[in-house]
Amino acid sequence: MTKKAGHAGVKKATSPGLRGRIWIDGEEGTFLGYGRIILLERIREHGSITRAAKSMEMSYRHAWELVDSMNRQSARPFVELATGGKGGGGARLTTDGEKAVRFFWKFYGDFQGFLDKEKKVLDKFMNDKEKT
Amino acid sequence: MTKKAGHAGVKKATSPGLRGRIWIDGEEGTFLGYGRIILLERIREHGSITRAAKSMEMSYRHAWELVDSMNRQSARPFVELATGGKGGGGARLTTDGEKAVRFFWKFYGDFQGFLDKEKKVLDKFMNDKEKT
DNA sequence: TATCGTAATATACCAAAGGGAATAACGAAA
DNA sequence: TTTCGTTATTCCCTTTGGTATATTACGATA
Repeated sequence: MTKKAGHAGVKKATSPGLRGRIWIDGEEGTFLGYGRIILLERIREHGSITRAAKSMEMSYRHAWELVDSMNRQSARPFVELATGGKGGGGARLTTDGEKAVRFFWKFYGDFQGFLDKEKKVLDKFMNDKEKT
Repeated sequence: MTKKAGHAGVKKATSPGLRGRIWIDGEEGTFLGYGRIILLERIREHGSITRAAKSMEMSYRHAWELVDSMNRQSARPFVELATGGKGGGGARLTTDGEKAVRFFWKFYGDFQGFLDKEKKVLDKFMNDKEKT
């Protein structure tokens, strides 16, 4: 049995390791998180929720709900939706959406740095314990 | 309807805020996390899994599983269990358990500091966005 | 006006996690 | 040897988050 990762991109380690998740809360709960950011990037890449969802093995329904949630919680939408028209419509990342993506990755990078730093403390702690 | 907090101690904020969870992974997945640490403290306080679980509105079954998981994943058990005997038995935090608790709170405190620091970056970002 | 692939929405279904309750096992002390 | 409250274990139920599927709405373009 292959153990399924609990959350997008978060894999299991072989031995004691520091893990964490970070996100930004809005009025309705989660506003921005790792999975949502990936989704935004896929939308930018594919131009539609349908294909973006497919590309990351997410159901369209779930993807649409995430996009809707982000659009509702941000002052201006992150994703511009078009229904009907050429190609049946589509989805486009707005400049606000772009900014959100960039901001989150900065945040995320800082967090990874934090974890790396703390990892050393953990290793030291584990050594001390062994010696007891 | 009152929205239930997603996880122990993690409350909802009124406006955009940074949130996160950290934990330590072991061979079987989660090894140490916020809820497990609270549980260890309650066990130290009450001397039994039963009363510890009750004190934090957790089912005995769940609490036992968490304790068992921690004991299996640590070189030496964090909780010493006694079945039968005076008072029917009980649970006692070992010195390794004590150390784990202290270590986690240090880790946790650092993380809170990290979030506070990043919060300022977020606020700045939000202002910039408004001005656009 | 007919077409096309998408957004938008509703319904049914599924699986995992956890809760609750019931019961057996246990062993020191009276 | 009986008692006692706990650990240990099992079974069933509910909840929950998500998938799968089906249907409707849409509107630029040919």
